[in-house]
Amino acid sequence: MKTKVTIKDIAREAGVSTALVSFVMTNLRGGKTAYRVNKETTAHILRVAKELDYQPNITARNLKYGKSGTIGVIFSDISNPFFSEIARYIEDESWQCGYSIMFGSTDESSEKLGKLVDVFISRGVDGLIIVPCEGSDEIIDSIIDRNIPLVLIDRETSGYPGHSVVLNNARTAHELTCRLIAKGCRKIEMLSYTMSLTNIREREEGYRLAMQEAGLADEIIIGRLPHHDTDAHVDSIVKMAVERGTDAFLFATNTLAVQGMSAIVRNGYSIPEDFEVACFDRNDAFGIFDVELVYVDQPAKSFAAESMKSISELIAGKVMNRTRIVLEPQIIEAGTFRSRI
Amino acid sequence: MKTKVTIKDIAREAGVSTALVSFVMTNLRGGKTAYRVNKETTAHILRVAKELDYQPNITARNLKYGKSGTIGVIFSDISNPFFSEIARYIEDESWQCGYSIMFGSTDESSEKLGKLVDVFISRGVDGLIIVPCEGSDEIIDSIIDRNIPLVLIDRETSGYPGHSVVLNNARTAHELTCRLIAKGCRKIEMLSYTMSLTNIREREEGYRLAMQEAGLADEIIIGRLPHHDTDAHVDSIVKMAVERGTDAFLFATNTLAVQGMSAIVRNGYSIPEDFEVACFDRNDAFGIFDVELVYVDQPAKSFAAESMKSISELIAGKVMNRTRIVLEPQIIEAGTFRSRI
DNA sequence: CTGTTAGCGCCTTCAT
DNA sequence: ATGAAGGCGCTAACAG
Repeated sequence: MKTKVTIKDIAREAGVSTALVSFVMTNLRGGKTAYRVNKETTAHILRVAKELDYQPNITARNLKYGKSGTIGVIFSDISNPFFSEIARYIEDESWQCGYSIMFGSTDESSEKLGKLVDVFISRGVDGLIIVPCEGSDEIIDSIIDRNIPLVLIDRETSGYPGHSVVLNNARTAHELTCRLIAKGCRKIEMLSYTMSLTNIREREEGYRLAMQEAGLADEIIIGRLPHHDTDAHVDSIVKMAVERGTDAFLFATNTLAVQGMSAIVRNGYSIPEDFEVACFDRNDAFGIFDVELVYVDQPAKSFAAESMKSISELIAGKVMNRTRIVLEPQIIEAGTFRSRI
Repeated sequence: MKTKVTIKDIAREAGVSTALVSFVMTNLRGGKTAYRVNKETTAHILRVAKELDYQPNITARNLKYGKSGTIGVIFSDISNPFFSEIARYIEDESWQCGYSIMFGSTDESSEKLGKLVDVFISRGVDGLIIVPCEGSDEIIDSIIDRNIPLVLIDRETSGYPGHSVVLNNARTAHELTCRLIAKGCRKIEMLSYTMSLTNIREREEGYRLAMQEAGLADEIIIGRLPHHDTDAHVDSIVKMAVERGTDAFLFATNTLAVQGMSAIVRNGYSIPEDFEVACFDRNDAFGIFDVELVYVDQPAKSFAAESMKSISELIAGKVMNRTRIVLEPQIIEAGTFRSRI
């Protein structure tokens, strides 16, 4: 049972003061050997530190600096592939900046978001990266009031005055719809959520616009599902779609696409014979099965990189005017696949 | 711009000493109003604290206590669905215990694992939940030496004497293989990794045993792939399998299954006509496409619950003999699907 | 060049 | 019932 070794131990062992040890260690971190200090003393201190397997106590350093070197990241659900991919990239980025990340999931509940924010703040996070959910406006505002660096991603609250990183949702949905139209579809139905989230609404707008431009304004149908218990609803929507003569679906999210496509197949219909499909984000499935559909990949890496860049600049106190970064979809691709399985 | 308020501010404002404030706040946290302190003084202090919107500085408290209320969780890759699902459940559990979680990914690199461990420890995590990777034995040992609560999940290092939560890999692979055999397959080939991970090895053993029991010892073939750049290798393995007359594949992980099945389809073969398939973990794809295969679901929730239970008991200092929890697969299911798409 | 001093914010004896 | 003092580990500023 070794008790933790501190600079004090090193100082005693090396016969110098703790301050000197600290100085050497600090400047060592910079990479270059500590100038301004005797080479020999430096070497000696370093050697002792190695021997004792010294690990600096970051908590103490944080107390001193008034920072925690930690960033709180709050998604709706980290097990959602879209977010877990971003999480991974954020983790990689954080490595560069020397931050550690605490993750949390709201499950689209503003109540949970509130608790998460409180916990993270009292833990002293230096900044927050948040995917806001429905009804989270006051919470977001309070974070701003408290002067805590904040970056919203994927979605925004209404009238949000701060920094954010979002997809060009309207353009993406527009493009997706156009692809479907180009394939000859006319009765294109969009499946979306009842939740009022900015990204969802923008996607709906993009769809609307594309339909209008194509003279298909009368065919616009947007089915909105609750976030929970979607399966049953999806089934009935598919059935109604058949009656309506719908020939294509545009799914507002990947989750919705998975649920929707499952429902289509479950009810005995097939893709693309009965319905053409367009959706957001690639899915492992698209690699395994050669399904013919249109999808766009959201630039997960950019979401991560841009939000980390913004948040670290904010934390560093670099004066920043409001930065609203709008990402463009990276790939718009039509599956050109065989239907083997 | 409000500067942070500390107990000192409250003390001054309330005309008492910081010690009293601290005492009140601390005992307040316990739920009951501070006994041993004048009711009025207590109320007064509390009121001032509210007015000033006092938030205790957890960093300072951590420094004092030498604990952080934080647990470090290190996976190989949090964007892997299996792990992100566990991450989600761990997050839910942590909520109950009052811990916050820091996640990290090793990418199967022991070097990264080492860095992650150092960072987390120096950040003062109270405990570590780790998915060890190849070559991580010394790192794991050093954690034990340093007397830091540790729980390994999914895999173990060789000779690991501590606490862990793992799947009954051998039985699962055995069962999976038997299903394939029951379907009439004889030349069943297993696809695995070159990495020497306990879970992988155990799965191989389960496969071996099942094959031997069925008198198919001569048909045992285990193809081992490197963890990176697998795609090209998979292609050639599929081609060789065709030449060998292989009639089924058992994939050692879900990632491998996705890659393998993609390769099968990519090379013009189909499932289950050309190859029967068995694998670990459900995939969204299985819901969308009606593919016929055999798979088992690993109990992600149990992985999370059991590891959190162990780690919190360890942190709480409850004397625990070594606990090695072996989870059984929850579902063993044969896809009974149509092949519509 | 090297060492000392003085806290960061909090909590816990030990007096009063 | 309350306050004063010391210290957790580290570092910046200030002597020596």
